[in-house]
Amino acid sequence: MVEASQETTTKERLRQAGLRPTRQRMALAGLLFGAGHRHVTAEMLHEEALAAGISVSLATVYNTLHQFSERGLLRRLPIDGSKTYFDTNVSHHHHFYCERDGTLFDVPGGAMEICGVPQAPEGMEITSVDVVVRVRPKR
Amino acid sequence: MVEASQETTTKERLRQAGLRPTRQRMALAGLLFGAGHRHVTAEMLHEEALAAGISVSLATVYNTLHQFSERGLLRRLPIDGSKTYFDTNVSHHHHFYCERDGTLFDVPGGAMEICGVPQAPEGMEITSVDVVVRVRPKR
DNA sequence: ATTTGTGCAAATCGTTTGCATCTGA
DNA sequence: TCAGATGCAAACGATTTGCACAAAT
Repeated sequence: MVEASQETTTKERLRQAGLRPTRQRMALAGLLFGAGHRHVTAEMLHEEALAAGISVSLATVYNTLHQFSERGLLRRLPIDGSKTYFDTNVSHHHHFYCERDGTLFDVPGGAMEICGVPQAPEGMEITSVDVVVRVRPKR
Repeated sequence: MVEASQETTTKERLRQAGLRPTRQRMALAGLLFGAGHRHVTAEMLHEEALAAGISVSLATVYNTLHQFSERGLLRRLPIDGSKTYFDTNVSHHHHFYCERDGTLFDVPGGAMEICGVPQAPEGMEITSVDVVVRVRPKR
């Protein structure tokens, strides 16, 4: 009954977010929220879905990731680079980023904080403060 | 004589950086370093050059920006988004970024600092810590 | 029945590359 | 002379879009 109740929960979650629980969204939500926190790109999630036998187009993966982000189910990570990452951990935290292989890690909670956030320029308000710690393999 | 001496200085600067002072590089350096600190994209610099009557291809602008960055004349800004920005201020500082119109401002020096930089994951070393304060127009 | 979502392929955007030609030391 | 630079156009990778078709309420 575990799967069934999990499915019910996911369905409920989507509904509460104002999204119809379609086949594709249910499946992608399953992959995203099924086990611990994850950092994914559209490409990665698409491949994973295909590998899992879930037929879904890349365009739909993009749509879904954006819709989930808008509804607060995911956090869009504005790391640099060409690719966009999405984080299933929507709470406030920062990241290590390795340009070499494009991997992302969380900075352990509380290990690093910003001191003295400045006020935004005239007529602007702050929406977020993102810290990216760039790393590379030693030696 | 002001222009002449400035030109000499630029030429010298390029030479010291190990770059031949070609027509195009001299011209682009003039635009970049001629007046105060700037944040530019390849596109912006290219248009500016054309507007100034400097004939240069976009590919060369990209080449030049990258070469300047490698030699420490510019700082590549890994702000998010699709575009890459280059900063003529190579000293350590952080940025405000407005996604709405893609503008960048410096965070006033010393207004904000990182407390407790964590150690990098096993086998990795930190190359930089970048802070981006995202802002949007009020109301 | 009506609204909403999906898939596909083509289109877009910023950036890079291959290669023939030119230029500065 | 000749390594190094440049320009052009084609190639690229990630993302978006237009539109016909399918699925949810």
